[in-house]
Amino acid sequence: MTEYEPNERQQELIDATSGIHVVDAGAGTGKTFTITRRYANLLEQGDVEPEDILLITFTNNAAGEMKERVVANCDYSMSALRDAPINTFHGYCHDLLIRHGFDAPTRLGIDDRITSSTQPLENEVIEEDRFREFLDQFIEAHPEYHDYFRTLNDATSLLDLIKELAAKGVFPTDEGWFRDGESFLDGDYEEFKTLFDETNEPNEGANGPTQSDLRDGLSGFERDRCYEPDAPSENDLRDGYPQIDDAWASRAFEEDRDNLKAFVHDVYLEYIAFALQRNYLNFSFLLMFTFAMLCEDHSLRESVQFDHVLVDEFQDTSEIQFKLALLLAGTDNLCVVGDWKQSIYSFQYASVDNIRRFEERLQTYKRELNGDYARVDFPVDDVNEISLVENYRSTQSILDFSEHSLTLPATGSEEVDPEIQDDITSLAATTEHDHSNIEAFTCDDEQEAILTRIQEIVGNREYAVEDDGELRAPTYDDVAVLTRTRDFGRELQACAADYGIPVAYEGGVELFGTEQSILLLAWLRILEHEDSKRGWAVVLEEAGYTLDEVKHVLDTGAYPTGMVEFRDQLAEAETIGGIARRVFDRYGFDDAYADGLVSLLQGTFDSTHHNRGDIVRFLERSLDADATHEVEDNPGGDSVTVQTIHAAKGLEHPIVIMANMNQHRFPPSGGGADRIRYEEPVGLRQSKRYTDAHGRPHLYDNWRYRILSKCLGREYDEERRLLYVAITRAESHVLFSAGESPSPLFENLPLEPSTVEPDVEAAAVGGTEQTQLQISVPVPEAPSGQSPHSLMDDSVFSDVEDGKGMEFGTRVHDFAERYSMGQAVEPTSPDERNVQAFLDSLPGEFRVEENVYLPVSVDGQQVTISGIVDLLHVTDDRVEIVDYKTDRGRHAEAEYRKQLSVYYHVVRQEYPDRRVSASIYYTADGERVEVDPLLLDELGELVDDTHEERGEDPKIR
DNA sequence: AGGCGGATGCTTTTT
DNA sequence: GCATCCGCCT
Repeated sequence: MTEYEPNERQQELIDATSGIHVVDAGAGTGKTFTITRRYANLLEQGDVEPEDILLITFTNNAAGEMKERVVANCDYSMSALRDAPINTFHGYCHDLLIRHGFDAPTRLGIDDRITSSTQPLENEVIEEDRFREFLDQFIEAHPEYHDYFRTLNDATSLLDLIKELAAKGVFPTDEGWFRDGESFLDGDYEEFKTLFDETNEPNEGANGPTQSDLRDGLSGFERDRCYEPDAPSENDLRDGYPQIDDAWASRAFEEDRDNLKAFVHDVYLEYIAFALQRNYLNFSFLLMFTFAMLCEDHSLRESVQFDHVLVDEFQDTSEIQFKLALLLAGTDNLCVVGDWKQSIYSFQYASVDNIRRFEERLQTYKRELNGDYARVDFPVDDVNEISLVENYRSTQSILDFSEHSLTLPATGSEEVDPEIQDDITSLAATTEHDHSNIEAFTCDDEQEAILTRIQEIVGNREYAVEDDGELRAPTYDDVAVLTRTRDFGRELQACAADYGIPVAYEGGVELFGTEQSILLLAWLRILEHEDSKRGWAVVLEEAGYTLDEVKHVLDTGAYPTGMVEFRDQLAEAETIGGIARRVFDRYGFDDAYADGLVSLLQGTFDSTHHNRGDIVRFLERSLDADATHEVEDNPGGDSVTVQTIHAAKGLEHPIVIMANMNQHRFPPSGGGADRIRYEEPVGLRQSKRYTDAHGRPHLYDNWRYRILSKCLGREYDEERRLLYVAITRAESHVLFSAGESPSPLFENLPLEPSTVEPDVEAAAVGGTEQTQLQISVPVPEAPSGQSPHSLMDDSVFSDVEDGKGMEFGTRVHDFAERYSMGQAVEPTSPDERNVQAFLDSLPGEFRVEENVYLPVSVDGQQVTISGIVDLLHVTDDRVEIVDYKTDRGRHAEAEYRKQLSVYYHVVRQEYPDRRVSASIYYTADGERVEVDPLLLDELGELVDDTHEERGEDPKIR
């Protein structure tokens, strides 16, 4: 885009070097381009230097990108801009606190200081851990608040409340609340009354008015509830018709909340003190202290103020960030850029009204901030609005269609305020072609349908995409599947892998649920002794031991020597990074997940003193919390992108498939069951209260809250905006997909959905450089798993184990593994010398200890058999599977055949163009015996049998 | 239109 | 644990 000249509107913004501007920068309108040009232009205004301009971005990445693009547009070099204030709010506030804010806590009456060693705590799981620790001692110290703790579901809901209040600019002080914070907690009755009246407005019926939504919603008022004695009966409450009596508005709103406020205040204040004592700040507190400092220290504020303030992605800012921007602006050179239609971060306390009601808020905040001192010392009544309307991404059909999404009812009964239309600035396409297909389709098996459609689209000129003005047939790379929730995308990824369709999942993944993480956790537990059996069980099972064998080893404590040696080596590693690396090396994990874990653990634990127990807890809790982490796991090559809508924001794709538009999935249902919560405009409330009202202690429902919440309703606006974001990612084509029960968002699309017959063709896997052999990754929890060993009849081994035994076998396997990986190991037994000679005789490449997964269908149920191939010998035209056996005799061969057959079928899928064979290598006499594999069906039957015998399957994990 | 009971499923993610 | 939505009944 940099090579183009700005369009008229863009130029207007670039030239607007003074005054207040609010820029409506719709999707794909060249926002970053314009901002960087404007920044460069400011620098050319003679006396303006980089340090005079504050440029705020949403992410660190964006800040970096801005710097690069500014450099490309002006005479400054990257090094000259290194210290320029181009930063996120959090990054800038952190700098400011380090420079000037060590005593900022005193502004809240807290007698502690920020120090140069105070760290921002970035990891959510760790913060929750600390918060729990804090809360435990708080409860101990405050028996007067015990009843409040009884109402809480969990500790984190209080932490969330604190963060939410901080994002609104509500802070506690030693004497009460900072500035006018308490008024937020009390709420605003006038505003509430307006909502009440709206909800209580009678509806239009065919013959005259019918009851209001409020009256309707309050039917069943007493069903499944137990209120305190002062609650009205349903008959009292719904006495009026078609509306309920007006008097209920104030009766419900007015409530003595002094104790509740005191409770929240004390938790809040003491947690801040706790964090300072423990030398950390969370993201919210960074902004809070900066705000308090800038508010109270007038000379400091004036000394740091900027001549120009420019805020990007303004639709994602919180209220306190808006106010910070005002405090940091020394003049009325204030420019905010954003698109309210793309505001999708309310769960991060973004407030869409910052941009939608910019002027109104500007006035209000100025008034608030100037209550006792002229902090905002410039006029705010002249606001210039600029709309960027030329879109450089999508066709006109897509742009036009996208507007529908903002008014689609998201539930069966919802009515959308049609006035939203007035706030939409329509965009104008600049593409040469408009050949867009906009379609909807359903299918009971949605995953398969999507894959079918993808195969129909790739290479199909009807879905041509634009490339430098030319139309060409699409490739996998051109297609992106977007989803509302992460899980669907992850399932689709697994399903695509079944068919060999190349898919790259982009965005946060459940890093702690991976095999890598689970094995690391197991070894750490082994090192910790306390939980070592849990660790050994995982490690042994991974090594192919059956459950019975594992149990035996655990009972006798006779752990395989190779493993014990490895444990002792591990114990010598000094850092968690070192431990992790050794574990991953042992298992041959050399992938993005392993790298991600190492860097995450090093970043989290190496800077502070933690013992391994802490790390074990961290891994456990992260697994528990389904914590996700960004992992660069691009398989490379031509592949379909799968990501959440949030992850896709700011990106573009030639073809977008908006998937999983199903009931309860998009929009999702549920959420927000916290008993103590803050909601505008009613303030701080509790939905349940623990008292002994009826003479018996109980968690009583709060009848007032019940009425209030009916007036607040659920907002689906953000869900519509999410759909809008998804559609506007598309350059050429958009498809919508739903399964068995489509959501209203899907049904209300102005499209006629077609029904897709799933017909996915298995595609040959392109690359051979996969790290794991697998036909399918087992979906955790759902399908049951078995190891090939459990297919075998154990009785034939009873005499084999005699004499040499399992430990010997493990040692020989260990030797074979190391030797074939090129490690310097010496054979210590005749068996090992045989193995050495055997390996030396093979000319091809080795793949060692590969995990394999084979899904087998049994009675319509998917069962996954997993195991480890000792050795794959790969040459140009052949692949040989070798399994080492230390048996002295040959009588178990029939049983081994089953095991090797499993490996055979997996390997054949992986190498469709080579001849695959399977053989057993008997280490005792150095003889190799080729095995004739069983058919897949025959294996399925075997699984069937073991099912019935054992009753239950061992789970993999 | 309104009342009632049962089924249903429970985010998103950056700082 | 909970709110919400759907469908059936009156």
